[in-house]
Amino acid sequence: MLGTADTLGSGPRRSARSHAAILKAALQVVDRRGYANASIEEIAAEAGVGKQTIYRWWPNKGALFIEVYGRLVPPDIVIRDTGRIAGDLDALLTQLSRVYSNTPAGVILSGLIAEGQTAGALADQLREAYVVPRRAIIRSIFERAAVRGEIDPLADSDFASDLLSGAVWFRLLLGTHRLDRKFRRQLVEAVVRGVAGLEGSGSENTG
Amino acid sequence: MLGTADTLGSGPRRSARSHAAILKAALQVVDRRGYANASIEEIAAEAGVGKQTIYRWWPNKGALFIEVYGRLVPPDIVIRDTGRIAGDLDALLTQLSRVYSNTPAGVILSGLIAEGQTAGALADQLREAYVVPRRAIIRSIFERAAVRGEIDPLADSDFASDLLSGAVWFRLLLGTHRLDRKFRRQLVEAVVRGVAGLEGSGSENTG
Amino acid sequence: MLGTADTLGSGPRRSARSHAAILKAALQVVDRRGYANASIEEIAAEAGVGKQTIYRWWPNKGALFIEVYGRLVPPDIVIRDTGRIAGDLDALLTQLSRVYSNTPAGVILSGLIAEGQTAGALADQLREAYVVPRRAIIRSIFERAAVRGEIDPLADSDFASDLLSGAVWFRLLLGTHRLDRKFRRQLVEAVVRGVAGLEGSGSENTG
Amino acid sequence: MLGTADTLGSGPRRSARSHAAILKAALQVVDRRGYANASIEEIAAEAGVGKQTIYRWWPNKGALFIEVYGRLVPPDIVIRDTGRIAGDLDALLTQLSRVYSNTPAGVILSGLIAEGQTAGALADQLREAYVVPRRAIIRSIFERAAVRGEIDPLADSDFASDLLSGAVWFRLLLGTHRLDRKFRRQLVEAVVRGVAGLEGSGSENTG
DNA sequence: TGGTAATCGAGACGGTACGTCCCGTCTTAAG
DNA sequence: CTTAAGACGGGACGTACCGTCTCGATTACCA
Repeated sequence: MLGTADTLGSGPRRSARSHAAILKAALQVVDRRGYANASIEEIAAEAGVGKQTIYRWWPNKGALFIEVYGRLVPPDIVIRDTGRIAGDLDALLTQLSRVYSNTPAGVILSGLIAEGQTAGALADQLREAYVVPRRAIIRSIFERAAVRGEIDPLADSDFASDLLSGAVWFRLLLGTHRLDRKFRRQLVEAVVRGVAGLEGSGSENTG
Repeated sequence: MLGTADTLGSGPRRSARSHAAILKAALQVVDRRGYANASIEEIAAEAGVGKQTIYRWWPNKGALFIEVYGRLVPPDIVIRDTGRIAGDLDALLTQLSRVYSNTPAGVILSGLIAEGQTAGALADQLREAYVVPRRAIIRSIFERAAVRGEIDPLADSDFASDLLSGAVWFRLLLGTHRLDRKFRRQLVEAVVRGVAGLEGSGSENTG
Repeated sequence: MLGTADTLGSGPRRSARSHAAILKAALQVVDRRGYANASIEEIAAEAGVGKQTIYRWWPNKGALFIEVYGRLVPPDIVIRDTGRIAGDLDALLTQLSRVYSNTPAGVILSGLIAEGQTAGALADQLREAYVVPRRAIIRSIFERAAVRGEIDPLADSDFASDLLSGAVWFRLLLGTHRLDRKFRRQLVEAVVRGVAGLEGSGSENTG
Repeated sequence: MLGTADTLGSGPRRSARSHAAILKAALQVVDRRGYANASIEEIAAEAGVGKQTIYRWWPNKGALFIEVYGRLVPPDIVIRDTGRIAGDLDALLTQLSRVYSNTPAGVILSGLIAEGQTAGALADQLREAYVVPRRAIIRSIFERAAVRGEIDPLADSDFASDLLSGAVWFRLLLGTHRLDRKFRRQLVEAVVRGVAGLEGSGSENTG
């Protein structure tokens, strides 16, 4: 994986200082200029680093921002067990809202997706970095609910995950940049009733 | 609106030949290179047109591609009345699938969204060109269903529209570039049960 | 020839202002940094011009400096007739001394020669720009002297020219950067006696 | 002098293997790429040596190539006594021709001269390495001829040396890369008659 | 005979410049 | 007044080398 320290050879090793400075600078620049206008040149200057040091470790802008994105939205967030599927999903949405409202994660993600339409390799990395972990989280929420007997154990959690992710994107990238309480309630209900098959919405517990 | 024939003044008027050639060239170039790498320079050359002729009629790349997108996904598609909400939605999804599979509409849309994150004006035009007409279509489908007594007349069709749009994007931009029968059935059911409040899925009629 | 205005086509013409500014800047930069360290980047900046504008009109640094050199050492200097071959040659040397002492002509020429060792095309241009006109000047001096009956009409003026040029270079590039009176007298005598075949040196008239 | 074995310290001494490999690689690279494009990076790689090992022993490219040049054109060539000044000079020219035709000595020398125009220290080293020994050779030839009574003992051998060197350069760097028999005869005659003051040329013995 | 200190290969580092692409503006001559 | 053509000042690209630096391994003197 890119961004990991290498261990072999006798020469000098990767500079941790530079690595960190580049990630930080990338974040600042994308926040200031947007994804398409975030130039490697400016990131390097802001990090106090030669351009080559960026190109040495990341093949292109997309790869760099995949790593930046992964630091903003860590793929291993664990959602605490609220005892109800609706509560768990709402907790996830709240957490996502925090990240997307306070960081350029949305700007980065949409830039990566756009770039991924043409660059096939990037699209794969993106799926690995975004879709897979998100689906894993939803799967574990669904499994807890199934064990509890709250929902049908055969409910398609992957579809639920994509439905959730898509709706959140749509909201963040094209509409208001907030996931407010009403939206969260509607979305949780749509998933719970529309995918998990539950009849009562359970949204009274939410928020 | 941009892209419409003008009428006043002395001297020659806007060249319809050039206008058409530019839109066609833009489509070819974005298909060949992707959104970010589609340059005005190449579009002009491909259209056999001076660069200035493009800049005269569209303020920037985004505005040009808003128009291109509008030709690919006309905002006024009317969905025939199948007599069931599930059938209407499925018909819409089928139609969308056709467009996104056979044209660079998805490439353009994702590029526009990414650009819109930073360029506020573009985001507004994009909402106008994409969100508003899509919601109108779904609203009319929901209204027909309410008149029929099939669903609750108070169901939030705008939310349903965004849920649908988001799920379709997610599928097209990050996953398989096909909206297959299973996906369509799941999505229609999620909307019908999760938003419109219907109990029986109605998916037996679908596809 | 490079550096000459073109005449065909309907578009914009070469900017005379930029052309002049580039030549002037090139001269200043080569004077400040030497030939090898004179970068196109700095010349462009100093001229207030885009780099592309330089690359559009000259294929490389060598071609640019061939033109710069040609302006410093115009190939068509005419030496006034002093009535004696020794006087004519001395006048030429005096004139060369002035140019090489007051301008970076020597710096440029040595840079061009070094570059020409590898770039064959440049070597050809260099010969055309330097050797040919110099030989023409010496030939006319020799012809005047032969008409006068001062020297053998069969004397090899081309060899004389190369002998002169070589000696001047050697002096300017490796030794003192002055062509002093003694040197001029020695060199004129060497040419007059050693190539033109004259016995009396005639150097009494010189200086 | 640089490039000479060192003597003090406790650790390992300069690696003779590396030293030789660097000089050999420098020669190959300058032959392949020319002086300006001969990079320390490529020389190090070709020699199988770390860049630092080059920078440890030579302060810059010029210093390295001064040494390379000195190996190609050893400053202590002794010209056998042919019994005639013309013969001695012709023998020297023949020897020079061999070196400059079969090695990149000319490429290196012109590169060094160009670089020396700006780098003062290099110019001094260059004079030491090139002008001084060449003048010494010519001086000894002139002295033999004076002892023999062939020429005026007051003839300026340094000027003769520079005249010769300059003419040879001119021929090698700007013209044909050969010093042919006719050229050698003309040059020897110019020196013998034009500087040494001899009347009969003596060129019948030459070649 | 085991420290110890300079050398070696390798190559990462902060930089400068390269030559190219494209931006959005401007200029020209033709219609 | 529009058009095709394309030059212009400018910004960024991704690459090549610069000269310095750090790393672990090797070597050869000196205690």
